Amino acid sequence: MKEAFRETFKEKVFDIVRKIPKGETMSYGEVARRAGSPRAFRAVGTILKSNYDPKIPCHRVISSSGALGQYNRGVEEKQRKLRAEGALD
DNA sequence: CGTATGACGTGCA
DNA sequence: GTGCACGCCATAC
Repeated sequence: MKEAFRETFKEKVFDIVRKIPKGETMSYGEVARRAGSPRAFRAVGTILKSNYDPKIPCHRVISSSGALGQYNRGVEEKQRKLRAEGALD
């Protein structure tokens, strides 16, 4: 309760991304918005790239334009996983 | 504390 | 429809 709410943007982003339902994709702007700063989509990318936790399906985070964006493991791997989940169909 | 960087977003030509 | 430039926030050094 106390330590909560003090979660840095980073912690929130990880939590949000981790909550992304399988087969669904969320844009950086949406994640940043839920994190508390709808203009921090930049920081979201900076944070996600700093995160290498496999528990965080950061590959489900794409650009609002519909582009997959980048990925610390490779865009190809990202697209591959999304397609496997049916997010790309 | 200040500077530099980055997995973006939007607008305009 | 495509390409370029600017702006934005947070993190790391």
